[in-house]
Amino acid sequence: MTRSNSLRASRRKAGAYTIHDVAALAGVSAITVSRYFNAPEKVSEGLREKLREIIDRIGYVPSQVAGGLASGHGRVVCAVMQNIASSTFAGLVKGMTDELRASGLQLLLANAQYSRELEEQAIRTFVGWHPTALILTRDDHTPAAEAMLRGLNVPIVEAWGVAKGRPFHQVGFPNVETGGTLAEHFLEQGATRIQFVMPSNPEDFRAEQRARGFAEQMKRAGFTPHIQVAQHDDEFDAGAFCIASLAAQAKSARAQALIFASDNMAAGAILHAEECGLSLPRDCAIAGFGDAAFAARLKPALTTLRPARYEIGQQAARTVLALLAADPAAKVGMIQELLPCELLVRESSLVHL
Amino acid sequence: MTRSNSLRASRRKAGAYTIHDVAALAGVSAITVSRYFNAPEKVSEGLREKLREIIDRIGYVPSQVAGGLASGHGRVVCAVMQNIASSTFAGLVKGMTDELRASGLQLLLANAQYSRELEEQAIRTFVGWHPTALILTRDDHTPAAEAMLRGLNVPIVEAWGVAKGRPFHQVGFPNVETGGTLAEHFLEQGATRIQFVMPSNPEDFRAEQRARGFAEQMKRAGFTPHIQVAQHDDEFDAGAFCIASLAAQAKSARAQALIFASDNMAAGAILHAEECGLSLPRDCAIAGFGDAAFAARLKPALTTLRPARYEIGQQAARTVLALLAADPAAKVGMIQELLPCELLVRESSLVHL
DNA sequence: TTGTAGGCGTTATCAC
DNA sequence: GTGATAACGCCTACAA
Repeated sequence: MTRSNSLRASRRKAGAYTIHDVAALAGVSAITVSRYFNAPEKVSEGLREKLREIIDRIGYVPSQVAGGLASGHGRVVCAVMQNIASSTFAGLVKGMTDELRASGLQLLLANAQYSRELEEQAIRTFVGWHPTALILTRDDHTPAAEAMLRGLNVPIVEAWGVAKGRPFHQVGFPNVETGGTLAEHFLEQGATRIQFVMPSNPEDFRAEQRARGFAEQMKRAGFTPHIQVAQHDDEFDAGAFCIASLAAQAKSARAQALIFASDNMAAGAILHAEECGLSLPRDCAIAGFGDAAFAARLKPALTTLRPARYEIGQQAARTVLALLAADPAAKVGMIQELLPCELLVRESSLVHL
Repeated sequence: MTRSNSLRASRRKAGAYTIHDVAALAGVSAITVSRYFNAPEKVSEGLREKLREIIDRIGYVPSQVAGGLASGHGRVVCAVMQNIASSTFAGLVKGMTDELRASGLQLLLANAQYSRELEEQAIRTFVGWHPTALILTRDDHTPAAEAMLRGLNVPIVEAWGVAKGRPFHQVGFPNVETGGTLAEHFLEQGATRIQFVMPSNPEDFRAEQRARGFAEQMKRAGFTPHIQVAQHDDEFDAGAFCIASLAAQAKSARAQALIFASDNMAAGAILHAEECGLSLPRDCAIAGFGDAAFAARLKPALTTLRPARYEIGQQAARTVLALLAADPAAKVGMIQELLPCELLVRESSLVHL
């Protein structure tokens, strides 16, 4: 593409002021303008005033790119989400941005759609941005990703799930165990035929982890875990179909409790139960995951687990800030912040034997 | 290494390889390595192989920061959201990231929480990143922000709402009008006592815009618009309270239709109606906004408007890419892409006079 | 408090 | 096809 026919063409972007323009207008050197932004107290009162006026007038904004290159440390925190469109990650992102706002750090986001390979790709891209810190949302990276991460000399925080023995800081809760929590909740009530319902879309590895936790707990209690995979892509449909199948079974064969991998599926079941001639929780106890906004309002109100989404995002950002502020000499070990994933017991999970 | 001839400590970040390291290992000059990444066809086959091996081995990743500075064009698209935690913006973000992924552009996100001032601040920060393009999600910026935008010589797209006479490209739908659409839907059915219910939190200016559209339509039809502001911060509670108040009124005084500013509020009303002794839509017709996942599953199923969230994000990104690819000489006018905000008529809005 | 020199890692330009 | 050189806009180190 024919770009420039100018002879001594400057590579400068047209129209963008630089620190030198400001300096020239103020009759000072560039470094003074730099100080005005980075260490105002080192600039005399009068000059500060003058610079402020000029900067406001021409609308100069310092280049983060040049600054980052020169100083060797950018002002970006990079975060890889697994599914940006879900409320889970929305909560995380909000927690992070809220916490980072005051620090002047920018959040650079990528979406990995629960794929390890996409995550690796995102990490690779991020490395090129010289991130100030990295926030990830899984703990099982590809070997290549893990290698890049070890090579990076910046704070790395894994947010959401926590697991033992990881070489990075972590903020969240033990995701696998939450599956056991729900199993336990029903076992305590004397239920024995308990079923875990997975979404048809196998991409969400977190649901699988919970299913694993469920299975372990069931085995520990001496029962065979029954895990079912939904037939419908739409989560509400999946739940509705599930409860309809249950209604079609002989009462003695029915599951006494259904643990859905998400509140959406559970809601599908609850909202459809009446049409199937079922009364919940009498005919079947129900639990979900995620504490969706509607969970408490369903009839019956849905028992579910509430992961501290926003708080995890916030704490991940705080951990990053703390690590950045910390004396690099003071080698801290790996931080592991546990945030609650609370079991909210509501009407839907009352077992009727 | 050629660079250590300086007496001073290198400002280089420890451990990070540079293009020169790769070049030295391969016995070529830095520019060749640069070409390997940016124009591989200009590098001989053998060299390419050799470079690939070295790069893989040491895990070199080019610095986006340095590259952006040198080339004058970064690889970031900056987007300012109004409420990252809402499904609306989650959909937008997903649409944008999906569309941008292949292009090698990174999405830099900020959250303005429906505040003009925070938006201005975000734009100011973004300007420092030399964005390749900017995506905004409102069309009423502060004067300072507007000035910065005009000064920026990059594609700017306003996504979500569209309005006439704006100096930027737009993708979305006329938000104000959607309020009228719902009014019309009820007026057509012969309802006259129609009420619009706003959330208690006044930060969402979009709800206000829809309320305005509602009011205009009502006046046009010769009726006094009745707009009510919810008393509860929680949207479900607000809706529930609303329907309870309605139940307490004499039948002749009751609104015949309630237009809630969000599906959450509408759901609160629907889920609570039975407890109030009401049967919907017989006792009151209901409509919401947003087409939440649960909307179609409520009993009665909720009539609502479905903004094309994902598609708007996607189209905003596509518009950006198209503008970037376009010959800058070919001065295109302002693009305005209209995407549907469809009225989904379901059971809840059947008016019983 | 202010200024000078040089470098951060890459790419544009032009030469070979 | 490959290389030398000089930017890009700012900041660190050191000097005055």
